[in-house]
Amino acid sequence: MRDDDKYSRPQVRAAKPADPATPVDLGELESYIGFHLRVAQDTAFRSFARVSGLNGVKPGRFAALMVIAHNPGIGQAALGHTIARDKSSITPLTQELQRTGLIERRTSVGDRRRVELYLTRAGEQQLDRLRRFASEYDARLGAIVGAKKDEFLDILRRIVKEFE
Amino acid sequence: MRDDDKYSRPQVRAAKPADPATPVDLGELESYIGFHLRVAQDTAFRSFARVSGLNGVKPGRFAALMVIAHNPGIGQAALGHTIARDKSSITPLTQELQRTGLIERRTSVGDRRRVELYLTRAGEQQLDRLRRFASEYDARLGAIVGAKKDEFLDILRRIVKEFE
DNA sequence: TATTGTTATACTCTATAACTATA
DNA sequence: TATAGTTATAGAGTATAACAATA
Repeated sequence: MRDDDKYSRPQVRAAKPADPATPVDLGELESYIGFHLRVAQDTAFRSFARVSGLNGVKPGRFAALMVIAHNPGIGQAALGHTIARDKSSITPLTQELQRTGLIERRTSVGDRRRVELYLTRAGEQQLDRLRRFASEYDARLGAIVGAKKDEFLDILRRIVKEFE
Repeated sequence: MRDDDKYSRPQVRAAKPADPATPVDLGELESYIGFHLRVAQDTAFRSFARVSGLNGVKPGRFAALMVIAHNPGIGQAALGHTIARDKSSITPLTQELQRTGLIERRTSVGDRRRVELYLTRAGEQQLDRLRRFASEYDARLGAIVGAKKDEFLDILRRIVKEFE
């Protein structure tokens, strides 16, 4: 049995029918940039996650692999800073990538506190596969954004600057 | 002790220094729309979450409260559909909002399977407070997007249509 | 049979704080 | 003292599947 409310009756308005086709009023949400930004990102990312997940790599790992690929020997602190995550979140992430054979972790010779991160051959191959998916996916975004791509990216970069 | 790799030595490249000021190469990520969309949304949302959290309401709850406010009597299935969440995620969400006194849940008279959702007085007041914060926050986004707001929102809506 | 909501369960992602080792 | 990384722990958020009640 459901635990219904035994609270004082509120001022009742007409209830909406359950029909899923019934349009739902979003109120001011409809004009909020932040709301649409969130919904668009959430929708697009889930779609990408489905695809990249098929390759056996969790969606959030793609960016990490890319950063390591382009910055061989990068430390975990710098990686975390780059993808905006705490170092305590980076440790399990890199351990998983190591466990699945995509990266190698080596203690720095010069500074034995540091762990240097490198892609393995398997990691490079996996990244190549992911890159192809990412390209297709981003091409779909590009088709929507159209000729204004640079302007669109510029707005997104300025949003990061404003709120970081 | 750290569990270092005893794997075959890889082809070693020059390691990056640990200096956090060292610029990190993002590679193709830099030109990916999806990447910037994700980073911008993540950054802006965290900022909003800090603010709305101060009001004792979890960030993801704002949209739900808004939808309920504008659609009194809406059912949980319709709410879930609107904010793109499974019904099993909606139950704990609405139970929490009920527990904290922001909404009321009543079994529909006409269809006793349904739970109708209504804001309480306290919920309306809380939503008013949140709305003010959201307006300020969205004004900052609006300042960045500038005169192209409609065009920008249109792109975001089309992204949702493309990937949903 | 289909739908609405609930529950059990599990998984991802994340951060804070306390810790070790190194510098 | 400061920094790099680790670990313990916790919390938010989410989904799948099986379920009960109702339609």
